[in-house]
Amino acid sequence: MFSEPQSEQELLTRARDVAGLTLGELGARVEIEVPDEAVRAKGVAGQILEKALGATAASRAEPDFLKLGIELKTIPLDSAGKPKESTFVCSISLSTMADTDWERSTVFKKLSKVLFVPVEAASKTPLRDRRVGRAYLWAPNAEEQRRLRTDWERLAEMIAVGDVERITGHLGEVLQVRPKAPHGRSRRRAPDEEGAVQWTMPRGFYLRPSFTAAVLARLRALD
DNA sequence: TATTGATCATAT
DNA sequence: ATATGATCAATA
Repeated sequence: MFSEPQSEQELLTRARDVAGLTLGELGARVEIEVPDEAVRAKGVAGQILEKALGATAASRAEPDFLKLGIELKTIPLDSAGKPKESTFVCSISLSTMADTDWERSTVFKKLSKVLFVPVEAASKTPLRDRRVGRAYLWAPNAEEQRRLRTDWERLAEMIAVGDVERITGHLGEVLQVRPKAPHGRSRRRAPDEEGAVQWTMPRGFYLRPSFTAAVLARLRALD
């Protein structure tokens, strides 16, 4: 049950088999406690699903399902069935953005194939009682790819030319750059406008909820 | 109240 | 320290 799935079909079947279970129930199966305080439980849904579906070791710059090249993302849904939060994609290496391009980017690789597992997240429902939803396998279509690329290229360019401090969460139609740090004191190297080093807050790429909503709508329609 | 900016936990 | 897993909470 918790071994690495050997095919896409096996992964999808497993994911769909746990649909309907609560985080508390699934957490018990994989020996992960669901904390009472939500603020102390930000990543637990993802951790429970990783373990339950047989993702290979977490905390590595690799796909969750290495053999299949598939990334796992849990996605919190509000009472209307729409994504409640943005989806974190990856942290950004600010100092090497100038040396990469879209096809070689971490965002491109991470999003090439994703298993989305929706999780009920109506704020009135206690975390342990929230149910896992129907999972979908996603690969960006041409249009989604184009929109991601457009945003990525603009944001990457800003970082590369030293304008990282001018980036806000307002930029990007589907992909945005926002802080991603353990606390407010962390700093990362980034190029400044003269190409010298400046220290700034660590950041990551995130998918906007409106984008993941559209993706889920497309996948549901297909199935 | 939707969205941006800040933060929490665990693993290596 | 920095990667993973994200959601909280202040702001507009």
